Amino acid sequence: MYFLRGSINISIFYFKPLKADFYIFIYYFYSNERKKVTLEEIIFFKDEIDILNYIRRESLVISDKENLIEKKILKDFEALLNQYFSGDKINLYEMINKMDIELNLENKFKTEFSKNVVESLLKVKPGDTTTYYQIGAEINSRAFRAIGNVCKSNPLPLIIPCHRVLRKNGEIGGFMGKTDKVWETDIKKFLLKIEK
DNA sequence: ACGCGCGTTCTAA
DNA sequence: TTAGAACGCGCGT
Repeated sequence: MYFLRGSINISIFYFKPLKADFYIFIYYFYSNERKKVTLEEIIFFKDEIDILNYIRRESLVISDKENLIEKKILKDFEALLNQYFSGDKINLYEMINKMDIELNLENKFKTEFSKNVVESLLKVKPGDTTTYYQIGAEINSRAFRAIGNVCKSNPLPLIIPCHRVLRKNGEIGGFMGKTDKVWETDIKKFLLKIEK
């Protein structure tokens, strides 16, 4: 699915993973020169109606461009996520690094603090969990809530595994913090379950 | 249940 | 642009 956002040449792609009951919506750039997809943002949606409403609200317009390489990369990405959601222990960050997909994290996390948080997050492997406190210890900071805020502003959930961060006392903690708290937390639980 | 701490974002000059 | 207030996926008590 190819849309454009305003005059900016950003595209979107969405699909429903086979083994999940939510939709994955992705903003991305495709570079014709480098033949690579850069992931900009991953958003979860409850259903397709919500996506269509979102598309209307954000004034995204359908584009007629169609590039086979781009399509292939996106299909591979979809297949990877399907494999992940089916319960295979996959380190999405490492796998994506082997594909023609870029994350451009330098542009997404600009402050020293958020860079440290992300670096620490990427060390947490599928099946493992950490805590906001532990991350703080690792980056030498006691700004636990601020660490949560970095996770909240994480544009690439799943890949940067904020869902593996729990509260120190074992409670699940929040996830994404955008729309529906219960629904979002359920996704966090679901992700932890399939990784176990 | 409350106060606190702290990076980031919002708001009002 | 700049200070300061408000905000949060938390922690300790």
